[in-house]
Amino acid sequence: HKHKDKYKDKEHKHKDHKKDKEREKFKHGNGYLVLSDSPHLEIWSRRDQCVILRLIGLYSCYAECVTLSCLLPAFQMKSLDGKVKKEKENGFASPPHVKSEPEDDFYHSPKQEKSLKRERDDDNDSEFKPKKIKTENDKKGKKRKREAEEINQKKAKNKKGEVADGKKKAKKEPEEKWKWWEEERYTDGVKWKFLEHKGPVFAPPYEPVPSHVKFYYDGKPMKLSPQAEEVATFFAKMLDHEYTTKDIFRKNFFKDWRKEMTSEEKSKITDLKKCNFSEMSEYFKAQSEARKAMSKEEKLKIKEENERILQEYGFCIMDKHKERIANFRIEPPGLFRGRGDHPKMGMLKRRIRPQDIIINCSKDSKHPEPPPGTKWKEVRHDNKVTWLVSWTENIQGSIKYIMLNPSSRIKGEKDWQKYETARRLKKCVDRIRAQYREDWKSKEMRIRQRAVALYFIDKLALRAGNEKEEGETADTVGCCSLRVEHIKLYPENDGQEYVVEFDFLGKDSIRYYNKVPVEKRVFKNLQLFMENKEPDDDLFDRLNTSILNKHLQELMDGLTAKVFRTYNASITLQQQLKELTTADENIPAKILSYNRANRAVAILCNHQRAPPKTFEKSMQNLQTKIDAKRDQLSDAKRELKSAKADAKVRKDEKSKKAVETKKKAVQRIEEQLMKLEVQATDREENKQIALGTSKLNYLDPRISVAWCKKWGIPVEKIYNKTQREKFAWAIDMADEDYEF
DNA sequence: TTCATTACTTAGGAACACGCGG
DNA sequence: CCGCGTGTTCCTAAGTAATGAA
Repeated sequence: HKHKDKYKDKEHKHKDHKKDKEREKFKHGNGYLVLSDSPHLEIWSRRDQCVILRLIGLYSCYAECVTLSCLLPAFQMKSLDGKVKKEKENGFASPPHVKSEPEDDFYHSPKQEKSLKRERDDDNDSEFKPKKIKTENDKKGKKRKREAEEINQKKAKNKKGEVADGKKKAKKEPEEKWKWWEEERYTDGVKWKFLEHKGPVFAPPYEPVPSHVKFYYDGKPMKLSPQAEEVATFFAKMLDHEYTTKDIFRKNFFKDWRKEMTSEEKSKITDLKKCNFSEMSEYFKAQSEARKAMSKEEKLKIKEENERILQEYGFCIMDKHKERIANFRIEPPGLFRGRGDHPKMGMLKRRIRPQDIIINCSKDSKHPEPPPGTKWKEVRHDNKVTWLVSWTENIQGSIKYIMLNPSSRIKGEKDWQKYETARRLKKCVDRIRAQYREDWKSKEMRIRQRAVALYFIDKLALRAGNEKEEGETADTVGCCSLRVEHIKLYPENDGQEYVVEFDFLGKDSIRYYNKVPVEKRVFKNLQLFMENKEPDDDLFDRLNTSILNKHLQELMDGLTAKVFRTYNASITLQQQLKELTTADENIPAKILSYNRANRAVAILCNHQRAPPKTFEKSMQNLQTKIDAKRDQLSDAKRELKSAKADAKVRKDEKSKKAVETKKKAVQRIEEQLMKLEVQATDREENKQIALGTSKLNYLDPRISVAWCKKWGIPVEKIYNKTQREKFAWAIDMADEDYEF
């Protein structure tokens, strides 16, 4: 497919160029037939019968019509000049309206400079603010620096106070209380001014297996060279996995393994089937058992060592603040296992050495030292990027990075900005929808395809679907890369008209299956797109993500295909929460409602998971618990009854008290039962759905925080510790009437 | 302008830790 | 107190989209 696209693009380029030349000729009366000469529209025909339209005005553009049926309306347009105007308004004149929006903000925001918080909100709206503000940037920079210094001073104070105050206070406060969201942001592409870190932690070196653990080839024990042995252990460790039985996996592994062998080994070991790794495999199993059975002291020791490494390598200083690093450990060598049907599964992922590593830090920082006797590949000082360390991985040749934790300023700001963009989309989504509906009728194929694809992205929250290189990765698609074979059209299905059935593998080879009724126009268009195509042809052959995103960029500043996913996810959560939450319910029931709203989003975004292996069992366990609780409840009720009867007869204080106690017991048990039942429902509904992904990446956390505040639900019930760290900005700034 | 490269976000599953009930 | 199951954290693959070089 990629190949085909390349071909097409070249063709386009060629044509565009030609068109200009032809127009020149036309201007000079070089033998072209003028079909229209209205002030809004030029229509002229080439010798090859193609008709070229040119709309004139601010947004002048060319369109090529290749069929006669397109020509007829064009003539009609000519005769009715008014209609031409109308067409123009609908089709091409709208972008200026959209474009003016951010400019409005731009003129407003400087006036709001004084209020820090307000101004920042707007800052998000106009990220591309021109360099005019440069002087202000400087100010901002200084401000940032000043504030950072203040905090540093506080730190110093705290340190002094440590002796008296005790460690807790001094250690925790400065970092946890830094509210970066109340400070100015860099606006000129600079990501930081100061960055210092200790570099990565390398994978532990290979430890050869003891000599009594043998590898057998063709039934005979064979001592392997350390390099070959290491790769063999990678395979041995995976022996239980299903994919060591897969052909591609075995083939790739064997090929890469042989590369590590000595020539002697290479000549001996020629067939993977004759290799016996079982002793190695047993050895590793025994080792992991031993690790589990370790004494508390030993475990504690390991834990402490890990903590020490975390303290040393797990943090960096960025702009005077200590920030947590996400993945400071280099990926250890092993066998690559891509997801789905990956053509490269089983290949050897090589060990990363210091000479593979690029370090990024600021010039005036203390550079990290490479391990003794080694060198870094490079030390650079690029403050336009956020990564600290990078290296090139050998499977796909892509670059891997060490970056900061989601709780860091640099990630948090970006996350916040993402939701602000989605909120801006909310303001103009109606117009964009109206426009793509209009575009379904366009005379141009590429515009119709673009409009239909955008409709899918909006309605079904599909991913954009970049092209991928064939044979390098699993065959998965997104919207723009859908192929004819991935959809089926039903003029009628189960009593619904114009149903489209989607069935394809998306990101991570997760299946997307959905049957959706669509509008008639969309349906007809799809039929048109599929005409005369093979199943493996692109559905949208005149579209790719870059064309689509370029178009979206014109509709709204900062708009790309993925913004629709964020927008639709967040707006769905907000609307579902409104719908599902009832005031008189207790907290567990409200949380069930929240989870249900979350679930609606996860379903929309197709976030699936493999049903947990223990699912059935744990469901049964829960049911047993519920049954037991029911019994307990009826017992308690019976006791209450008899206590009441008793109280009626005796009429003394003691028996009255007993009634009260029993009543409370019944109430308590009822509540517990209710809780269990809610839990069961929640779990059942969640069998194949993963909530985490949407919660972490798509749902504006301020919606959840506002919901918690509104209904008096502790935010801890919705977000765990890590999530609260990531969303600290939202927890701090959203109040109960926050509207997405 | 185009294409490849680079940077950064999103994703599911495995490993791990920890709390709860027996 | 222990074992088990679950929630959390880690891991890194696989996307999207911006950037940069030709």
